[in-house]
Amino acid sequence: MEAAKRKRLEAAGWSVGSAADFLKLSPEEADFVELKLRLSESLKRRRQSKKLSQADLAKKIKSSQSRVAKMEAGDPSVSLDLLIRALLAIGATRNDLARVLGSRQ
Amino acid sequence: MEAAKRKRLEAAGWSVGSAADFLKLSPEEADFVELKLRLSESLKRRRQSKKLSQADLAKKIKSSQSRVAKMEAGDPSVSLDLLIRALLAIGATRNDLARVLGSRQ
DNA sequence: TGAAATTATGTCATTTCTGACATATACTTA
DNA sequence: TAAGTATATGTCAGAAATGACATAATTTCA
Repeated sequence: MEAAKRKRLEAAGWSVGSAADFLKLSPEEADFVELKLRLSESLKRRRQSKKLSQADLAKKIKSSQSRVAKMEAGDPSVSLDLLIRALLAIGATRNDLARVLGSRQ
Repeated sequence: MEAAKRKRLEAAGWSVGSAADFLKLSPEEADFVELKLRLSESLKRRRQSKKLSQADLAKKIKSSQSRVAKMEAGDPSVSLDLLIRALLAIGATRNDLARVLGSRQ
């Protein structure tokens, strides 16, 4: 309930700084959280741009709507494995993933 | 026992083609396996270039020598999460990871 | 408005991953 | 050669992630 909590606070107008500031994360932990956040945001954008509902995507990757919701929310119960499998399933390439992880915008 | 098996066969001189050919993987599955393979190879290179033993790295990431060996062997029991955490722990940046995933080369 | 569709949240049994351990196999190098 | 160091492989109990479900909250749109 770490990154997700932050997101909820932000949504509620709290406007927290970085995840690393908010929680007290080591640089590596912060990078890891940042990574997951980027992937989850990318997943949401890609799904929406394809006009798929969470349920549609869930079916495609043999998961459930609730888990897709958690993926997109950056829920800590979701692994990188699942996020990346989902991204690949909706057409992202390895290069797309590289772009998401890298720091240029 | 997928990618690891292939690696063992290759090491034994079987010289198999791509993982996708060998097993019958969907493109997404093949990408996923490729991803893990790249990360595990990168981990091994980085560890060696730092002159760390597997036991040293294990200690640093609070794991065990046997698990590090499995990470580097591309063992299917190892998650992307663990691979990436390990890479971040020995100093890889998000950009480094992006380079590993991307297709240049 | 309100009903339908979509998304969010909580829970839980099952599956999968994990560190740890034992032990085998490979390297070094004396 | 042997002894020491490093790496590989197999196993397992405990931990973490998973899909599925119920249901709440939100959005969409006629």
